[in-house]
Amino acid sequence: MSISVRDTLSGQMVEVGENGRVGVYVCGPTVYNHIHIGNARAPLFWDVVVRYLRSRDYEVMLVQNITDIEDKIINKANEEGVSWEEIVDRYTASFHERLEKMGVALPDVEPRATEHIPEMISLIEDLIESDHAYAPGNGDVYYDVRSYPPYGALSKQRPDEMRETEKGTTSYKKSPLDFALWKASKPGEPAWESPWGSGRPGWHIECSAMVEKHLPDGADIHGGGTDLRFPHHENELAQSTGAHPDHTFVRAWAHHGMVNFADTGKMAKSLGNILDVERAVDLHGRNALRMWLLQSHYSQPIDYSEEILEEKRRACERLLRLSRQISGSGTSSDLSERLAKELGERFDTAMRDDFNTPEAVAALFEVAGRAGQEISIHPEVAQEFASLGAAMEEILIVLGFDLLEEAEIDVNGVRVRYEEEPRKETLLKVVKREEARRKKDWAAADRLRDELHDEGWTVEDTPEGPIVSRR
RNA sequence: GGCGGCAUGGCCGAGUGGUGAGGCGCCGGACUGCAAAUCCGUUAACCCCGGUUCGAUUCCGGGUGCCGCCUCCA
Repeated sequence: MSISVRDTLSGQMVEVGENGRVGVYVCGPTVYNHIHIGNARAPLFWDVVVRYLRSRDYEVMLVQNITDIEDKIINKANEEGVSWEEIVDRYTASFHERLEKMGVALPDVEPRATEHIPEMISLIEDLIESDHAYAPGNGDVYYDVRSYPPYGALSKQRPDEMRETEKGTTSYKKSPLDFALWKASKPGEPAWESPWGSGRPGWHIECSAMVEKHLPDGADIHGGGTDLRFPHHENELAQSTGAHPDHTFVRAWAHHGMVNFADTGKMAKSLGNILDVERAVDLHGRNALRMWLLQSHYSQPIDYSEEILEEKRRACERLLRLSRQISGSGTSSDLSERLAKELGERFDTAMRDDFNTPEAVAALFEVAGRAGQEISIHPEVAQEFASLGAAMEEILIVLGFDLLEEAEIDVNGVRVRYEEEPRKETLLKVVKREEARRKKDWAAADRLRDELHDEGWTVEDTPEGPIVSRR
């Protein structure tokens, strides 16, 4: 069984993984700042893809680079008066922390630009030899865009129709569209020795070099944001196929949509309207964040607002509750078997069809709804959904949700349940309220519930005792 | 100016040439001391104008609107 991916170069569905192996390359961050929720979309989405493929026994290689040498890093270091290495270390660590908060596993390989200088130099040499690049003698090396006729195919633009910005006019370039493969270093800047003198690599060349090195058979899928289509990916493509025309570089390009604020539009570091991932997770939780991203297709832009995330949190909770309720079942009824089978098939079909996560999630809701319906009519059958419970859990884990096991504690004969353990005072208040309820002292009970509410907790009463959760 | 994408019910958001996903919300009901949660029921959409077709939200053409890219950007 193979996976279909909508390739943004050809516009066609491309089959991937026929041989049971899938190599994915995703453009990672330039580490000069904390990542915002727009940056989070790629790692989170590809994390789900990889989890899914592995669950179906594909041999997956996920490569996500870290750009650790770039103008913005150097500028930031100069601003702060620290070394560029310090900036890189700080924001790489920050990136990793945020991935962990979102429950995103690290890629199999996380290559860094500065660890691939020799590979990049070798690639540039190949380009010069094949007349796709030139060294005008000032220490720079440029890609000769006009030497590569297909240039523009990925971004669907024709070079002669592109706006020729004269920004930073470099007389050394043959054409304004030509871009730097290697930049001569100025005094005090980080530099590496090369055949063209001391300098550092251009931005695009690192990905070309690292794809070739870590995915020697070519990338089955190359991911990144739509904003990278041009110039970054266009240039990567020109570099790699220019240098090695007989080698497959990428089979399918998959570009994800931008994250916008529902009210103010696109978020970008350069616009200053960013929301740090750490804050987003603190605000809404990892599950809401994932549900939000998964309920729209990766290729589409998506809006962020606190209201939207709150909605996702609720939706997610409903699913997790039912899953938890039935996952302790001892047996499996016919209905359970049928629903489990249907869920598995629908989920699979959706994911294989260009990773249609909204459809996949819808299957989950629908099946859950039917089980819940049955349980509400015949409460006793809640114990007969072992197979569906297992199927749901498996999928929820593939989607990267935190299942948040419910814990319980017995205090003075009152059984209190919770996902997140409350402080002792809170717990005692909950118990006190339950005792008031048993005495039918509704006034006291309501007062205590209000107090708990103000302290950030919600209490739900059930015949088996109260459940406390974060408001 | 050039190129690309998208327009679906109150909101989010899949999909399809003909039986109108899914989520959130609203409303009514069951349950509950009251809530909450859960369940039941209800509500409601395919931007506009042409064309193709027995039939289009789905295909084609035109229009309008929004977004992205063309410069660093996930």
